[in-house]
Amino acid sequence: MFSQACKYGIRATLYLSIHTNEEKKAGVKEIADALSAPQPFLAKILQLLSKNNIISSVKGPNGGFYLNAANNDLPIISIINCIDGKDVFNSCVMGLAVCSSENPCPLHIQAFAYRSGLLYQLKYQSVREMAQRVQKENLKI
Amino acid sequence: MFSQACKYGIRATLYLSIHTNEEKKAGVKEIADALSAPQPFLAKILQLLSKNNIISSVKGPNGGFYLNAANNDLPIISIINCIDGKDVFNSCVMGLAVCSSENPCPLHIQAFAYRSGLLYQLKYQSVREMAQRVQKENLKI
DNA sequence: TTTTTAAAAGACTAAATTATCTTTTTTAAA
DNA sequence: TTTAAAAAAGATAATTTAGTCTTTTAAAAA
Repeated sequence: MFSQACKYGIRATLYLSIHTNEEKKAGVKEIADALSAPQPFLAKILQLLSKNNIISSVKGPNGGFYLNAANNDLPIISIINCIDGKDVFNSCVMGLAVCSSENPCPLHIQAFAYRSGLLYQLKYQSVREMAQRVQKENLKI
Repeated sequence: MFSQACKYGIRATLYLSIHTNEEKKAGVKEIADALSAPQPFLAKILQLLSKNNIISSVKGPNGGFYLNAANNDLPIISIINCIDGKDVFNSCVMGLAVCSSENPCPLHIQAFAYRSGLLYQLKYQSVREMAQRVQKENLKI
């Protein structure tokens, strides 16, 4: 469903929400180690997220990546939109060019239910909220 | 979610269920044209399905691909298992190596709930049943 | 001001997926 | 028995995704 880059992107953003703020930043190495992700690949992803203001960064000594309040307020879906684009939740599971409620593929209704449930979580849950849930419920990222 | 190969595989199998039987077979070209799929790529996929007894085929003049009764009775999921493997519905949406009810990722519950709805359709609906639904409800494949 | 640190940017490589092309085998019809 | 039709098999090519490496830029500390 999500690309590898997108998965790393979501996990890295949650990591930043939990472990950083304007005063305390994290470098690529720290994040890559924490997520068991390839460091240079993760760097690319973080740069993309930073360029699109999903996460924040500063260069130089004591620099690194972090989330500010605005970043923390963004819905999780914004990470996905940034990395995988907006079609992830719209494209037909069976690969039909046209597939809608009016012209459904044989799996349309079920797939739609599955995806809209997940989409709801991603649209209406902020990075901060999910990060808090991770801490409170001791979830893995 | 599914690979391109898998999508073509499902659609081709439904096409065969609707248009063929032991007496009336379809060649790759006919199927590829009907699905707007690349012919040589589709041929590969059909060969794989045939080798795994998901669909049937005969060589030579008047040969082609078709579904017999046993093929028609298989659940849709068998096509997916054959082409994409069994992990499609088990792997973590966030890419975690370990992700289960005991050790869930932040999206586990939602992903699990909605995936199992889709999985149910694929496990307990035979090729024949889905093909009949396609015809009755005038669905596109 | 110089040095060091860390992200940004860009070029490059590897692997997987998608797709194509060519040859071989099977089978039925001529 | 030969020919033709069609799948099977195998090699090759293109594209996308994943991942790496090198150089540049920015910023803080020495």
